[in-house]
Amino acid sequence: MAEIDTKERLLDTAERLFAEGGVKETSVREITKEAGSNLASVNYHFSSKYGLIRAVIARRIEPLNMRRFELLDTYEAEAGDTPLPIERILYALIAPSIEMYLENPNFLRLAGRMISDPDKDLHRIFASQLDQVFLRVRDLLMPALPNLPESELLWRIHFTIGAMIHTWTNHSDLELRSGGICKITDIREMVGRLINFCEAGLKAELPDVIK
Amino acid sequence: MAEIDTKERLLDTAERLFAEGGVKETSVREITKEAGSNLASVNYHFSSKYGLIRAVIARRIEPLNMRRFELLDTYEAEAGDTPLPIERILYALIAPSIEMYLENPNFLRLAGRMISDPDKDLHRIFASQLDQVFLRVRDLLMPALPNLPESELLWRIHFTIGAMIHTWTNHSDLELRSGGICKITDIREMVGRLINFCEAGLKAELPDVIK
DNA sequence: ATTAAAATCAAACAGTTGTTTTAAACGACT
DNA sequence: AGTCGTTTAAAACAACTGTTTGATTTTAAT
Repeated sequence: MAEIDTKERLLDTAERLFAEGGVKETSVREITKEAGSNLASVNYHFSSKYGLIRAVIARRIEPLNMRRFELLDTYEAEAGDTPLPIERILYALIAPSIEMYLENPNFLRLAGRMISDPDKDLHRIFASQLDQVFLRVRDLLMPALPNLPESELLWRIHFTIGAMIHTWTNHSDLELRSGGICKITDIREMVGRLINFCEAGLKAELPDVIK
Repeated sequence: MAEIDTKERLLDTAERLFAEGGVKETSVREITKEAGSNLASVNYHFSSKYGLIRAVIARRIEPLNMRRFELLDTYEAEAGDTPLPIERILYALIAPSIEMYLENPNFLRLAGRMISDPDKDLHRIFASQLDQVFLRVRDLLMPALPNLPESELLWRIHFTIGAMIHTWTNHSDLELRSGGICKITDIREMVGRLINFCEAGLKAELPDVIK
C-alpha cells in the first residue's frame, strides 16, 4: 500500500488548514476528518493539539534556517577575509524561503502570521529561530557597513526582515491592488526586487539628524 | 459621576485584551468581566462579538487614515506642480501611527496582526483601508520616480508597507535581540530611521536583470 | 409623579472545544 | 496459532464558547 503514515497525513492536513483558517480557529475535528483519521489520533501521536502545532512548525522551520546558514557558510568560505557583499547576505537570508514556497505554498503564510502570534510560546518558536539568523546577519553586515552605528544597523536589519515577512504573508493583497500586475508567478524575480530594495535601504546615507 | 460609558469601557477593554491575547482567544466573558459590565452587554451594545471587533477597529483606523490623507493634501498644496519629495510622502504614510502609538500603544500591534488575519472579513477591513493609501502613495510616487517601471514601484511600496507594519508589531523582538539598544523610547527617531531606509529602497538603482 | 424607553442583570441555552477512556483491530515475531 | 506492543475506533467527558431570554433597574421626558 502506498498509503501515507497517519502521523504525516495529520501534519500535512494541519499545516494546510492552519494556513488557510488560522491555528486557533481550526479544530482537531476538522483536521482529523479531512485527514481521514480518528479524532483521538492527534492526541495519540502528538499528545495534544499544541504538540501538533509545534510539530507542524518544527518540520519546516529547521530546514529553512539550516539552508540559510549553509549558504552563508559557503559564501563566507569563498570570500575569505574580504567582507561579504551585502547582496549575498541578503540572498542567503531571503532566498531559502523561495524553495520552501515552491514545494509548500502554505507554510510561509502560516509562519508570517505566527511571528506576531499572541501566544507567547508559539511566538517564541519563530522568534528564537529568527534570533539566530538576525545575529549572524548582523555580524556579517557590520564589516560590510563599517560606518554605520550599531543601533542603526540593527534597526535596518529589522526593517529588512519586516519587508521580507510581509511579502511572504501578504503578496496576494498586492496582486489585488496592482490589478494583477504584481504576482509571484516568478518568485525568483520577486526575491530579486526585494533584495535590491533592502540592499539600498541598508546602504542608505545617514541623515544629518542621526549622524 | 465621572464614570465612563459602558459602551466605551467595553471598547477600551476589548482593544487591550485583543491586542494582548488575540481576538479569537479572548472571550466575551473575559472582556465583560474586566470591563465590569454584564455578560450580555456586548451583545446588547454591539449585537455580537464580531460587531464589537469591528467597532474596536473602526474607532481607530478611520482617524489614522484621515490623518494620512490630510498630511498628503497639505504637502501637495505646498508643492504645487513640482513632484512631492519622497521623504514627505513617506512621512505622511508612516508618521500618523506615531501619534496613535503614543496615545494608545495597544492598537498598532492588534492592527499589524489583523492585516494578515485568516478571517477574510477582518482582513478586508484593514486591507481596504490600506488599498486607498496604497493607491494615493503610488500616484504621488510615480512623478517622483519617473524612471521606475510601474510594477517595480508597486513592489517597492509593498516592501515599504511591510517594513512599517512589522516595525509596529514586532519592535519588542528587536529590543530583545539588540540587548535593549533598540527600543522605541523615542518613537520619532525610529520613524526617521524607517523613512530613511525606505526612501533609499524606493530610489534604488534598477539591477541590469530587470532593467 | 407617571410613563416609556434604555440599560443592566442573572440565568439558561445550544453548540463546540480539546481531551480521555475503553474496547477493538492490526502487524510483526516466536 | 498465539502473544506482544502499536495503532485505530466509537463514545463519553468536562469545560468553555457566543448568544438569548425575561425580569428588573435606571434614566430621561412629560
